[in-house]
Amino acid sequence: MARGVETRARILSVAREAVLWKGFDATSIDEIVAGAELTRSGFFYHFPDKNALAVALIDQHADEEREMLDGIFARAAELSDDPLQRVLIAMKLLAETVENVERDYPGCIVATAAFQDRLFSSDVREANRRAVAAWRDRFIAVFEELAESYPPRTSVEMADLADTVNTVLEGGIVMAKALGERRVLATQVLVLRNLLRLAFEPPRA
Amino acid sequence: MARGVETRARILSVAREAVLWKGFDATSIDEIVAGAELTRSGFFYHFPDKNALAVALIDQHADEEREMLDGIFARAAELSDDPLQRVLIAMKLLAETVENVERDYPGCIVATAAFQDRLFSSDVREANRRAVAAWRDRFIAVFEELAESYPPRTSVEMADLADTVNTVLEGGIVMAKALGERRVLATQVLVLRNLLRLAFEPPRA
DNA sequence: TGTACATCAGTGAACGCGCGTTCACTGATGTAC
DNA sequence: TGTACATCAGTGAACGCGCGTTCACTGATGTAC
Repeated sequence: MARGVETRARILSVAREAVLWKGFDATSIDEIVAGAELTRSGFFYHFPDKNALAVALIDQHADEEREMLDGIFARAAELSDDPLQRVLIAMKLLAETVENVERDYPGCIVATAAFQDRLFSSDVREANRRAVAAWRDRFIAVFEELAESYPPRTSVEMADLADTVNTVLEGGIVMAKALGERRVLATQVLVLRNLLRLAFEPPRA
Repeated sequence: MARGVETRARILSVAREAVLWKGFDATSIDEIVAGAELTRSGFFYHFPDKNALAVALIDQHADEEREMLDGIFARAAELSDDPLQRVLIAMKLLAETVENVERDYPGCIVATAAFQDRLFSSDVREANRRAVAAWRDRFIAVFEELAESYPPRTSVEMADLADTVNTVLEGGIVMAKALGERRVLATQVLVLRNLLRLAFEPPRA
């Protein structure tokens, strides 16, 4: 295990916290290195420039989200065999997760990056695109499996519905920030859950 | 009519364009005044500081959106007497509007501001909150009226559903930016339209 | 109608600060023989 | 096992640039008498 690994992790951790609160631009290398207890030039030993930090943050964020979803879907599979119930349980768990994690996650790294698009190198934009596309693919698989046993009650592409999950999450973060009401994010996930139920649940015969 | 009014409008117009593309931080006063053809100090004659520009941009944006919604709802009322049809027509018009306007509106001023929250004065945050709250109130009225004749088929607060409209718009902008696929925004508005139909349309008897 | 003054709508130069980045250097750790 | 060298993981000082903001000034327009 290389010696610098722990330092690099400390830099990423401090940087993420700051970026989520203030945005990438407004987070200076000075304050990152102050928090991580090293010098400016120590930072540049680990990252060639500030763009490389952005790419690392986005990749790390994507990994963590993937693990979070793994956990949620695994738990949902434990709790029910029915595809619709699994999705509904997963959405409920997702709402609880964003509610709890929100204190540490005041904004999504991906969204933050999206709004400073023009400033970033194509590396950063590509990392961001990959992170969102991974979510999309994940939920496409889930909804397509669901649609096999529960044909949707409205004409909608599963790919678009997959994007809706991400849209509500990102939009929910924006709304929560703009309104200064933290609970909006979890509430919106639950609204989406209700709407998804309507979209797949067969009519009571 | 005061002489400086036209200059101020020019500043706002140039600033908006730049802020939507690059974010508020990354838009310098230098480039604004270059585009608006005056000097830096000319800018400070019209705005006491950069925060005041943000407030003006948000307020102007909110006014324009209000007018856009006025137009959409007026047109929907012309086209149908039925409350549900009106909402569905309005959502379709909204999707068309964001699709057409997107070339000039690469991002929402409100969302952009939300992600740089910590940098702004409380004036800016308050302007942002007001703009979002105005949308919420607007759609609460629409959905409550709708619910009177079409009781919702799932338990959901009309206030939360009103937020969902805004959530999908803001989230759709984030997604469109992150994926680099412009059409995502309009598509998501149409997905929401389909889900709203399911939420209010009575079952075919 | 002409003159004196006030306000409007700016100009141009300067300031200081913070930022990302570079560069020469260094002590600690690992590796070869 | 000891020594020579290489690499790792940084340090500390400096640089230059761009940014928001200020300030003394100015010509054009409007107003009072």
